Amino acid sequence: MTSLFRYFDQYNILSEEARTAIRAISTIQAIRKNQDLQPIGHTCRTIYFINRGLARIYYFKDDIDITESFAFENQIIARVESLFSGKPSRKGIQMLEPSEVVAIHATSLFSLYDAFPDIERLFRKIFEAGYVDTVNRIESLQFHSAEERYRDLLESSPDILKRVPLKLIASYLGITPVSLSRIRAQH
Amino acid sequence: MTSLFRYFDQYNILSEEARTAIRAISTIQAIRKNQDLQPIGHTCRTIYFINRGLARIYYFKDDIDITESFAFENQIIARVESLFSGKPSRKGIQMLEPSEVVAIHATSLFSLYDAFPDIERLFRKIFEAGYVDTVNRIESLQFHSAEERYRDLLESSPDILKRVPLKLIASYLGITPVSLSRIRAQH
DNA sequence: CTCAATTCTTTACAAATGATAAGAAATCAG
DNA sequence: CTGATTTCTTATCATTTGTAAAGAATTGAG
Repeated sequence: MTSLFRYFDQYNILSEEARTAIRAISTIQAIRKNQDLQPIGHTCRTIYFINRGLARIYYFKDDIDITESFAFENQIIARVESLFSGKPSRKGIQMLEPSEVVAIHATSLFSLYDAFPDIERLFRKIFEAGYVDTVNRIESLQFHSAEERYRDLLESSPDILKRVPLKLIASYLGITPVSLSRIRAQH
Repeated sequence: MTSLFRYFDQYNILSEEARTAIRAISTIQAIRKNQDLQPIGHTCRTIYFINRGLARIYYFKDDIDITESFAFENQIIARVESLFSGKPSRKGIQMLEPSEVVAIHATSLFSLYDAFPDIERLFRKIFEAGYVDTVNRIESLQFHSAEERYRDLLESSPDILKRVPLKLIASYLGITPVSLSRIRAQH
């Protein structure tokens, strides 16, 4: 879990006791390509850190598979709208490559907050950063053209084309695969 | 500041000392209709609670005024992407009605977090709830039709039509005023 | 490797949305 | 109240995006 704690250090450095407490509620899981890490319909009670591989959050709208977000190695992924509301999630998490993740049991994590204010602060800052990313994405979806959104995505994740099928990228951008093909075709 | 603390109680009940500390860094401001509470370009260092009135966060994209979000009485409003990143915001906050707000000085607030874990927890929960709303808005912008987004808005804010000009609602929905007129016209 | 399944592109057409302009309606300043 | 300004609607036309279908390219299972 070295890279997990290196990731944490960016936000808030934990005491050794706090690290031990987090280790005690975390497990390492290997997941095959295309396998669901979390199925649609369950309440989110796990926060994942991606050691190796690539995940997406997805859901269905009118029977069409829509990718809400991607997460790469050294990133956190969780279905926030379920985690913080306690409601079942209509979304699932699927791994797009053979992956290894650290699964942090969220209910246990939250109950560590009283004894370890440093842990509460750490996750506060992690989710504040996630909140900022999400607000910026709103701006992108609200008034940028599909082509702008595509170019912005390539800039922020240059290797995404090599790792993610275009049809998943299309729904992430809020357009159809055909529309994405058109955008790519016009040089 | 009664309604502010009633709002806080929904998330985390504060000790009297904590309340006093928050009162010490907060001021009540009256703002005229259409006046900017915060201009574009400044780094966000204030969190506002709306006692009375109505605000929007806005920015310009290609010289077009775009409303990112609205906030009504008994809600918090802040330019999160600046508040949590420390970067200047390209967005401003404008009041759409004669309003009264409680201005909480954010830098001072954050420095209360060490002495008052209850305050840190309170704002953690408030912003977690804001994060959830924002994630849900992504879903709406990503694959709901403009008409669906309009109907959803009317459902969640039934009085918005009486309080907000349609051109601001249009950009909030990610469409032009002409397009919104069309949607409204078709019954 | 080989064949089947999936993904991607292209084409043609339909639907939704944008841009522009003009007039109607509502709002605001004096 | 009155005239000027702003907002809203309507109409027309252009552009973008969606839908459906077909074929090419790629991927994957055996």
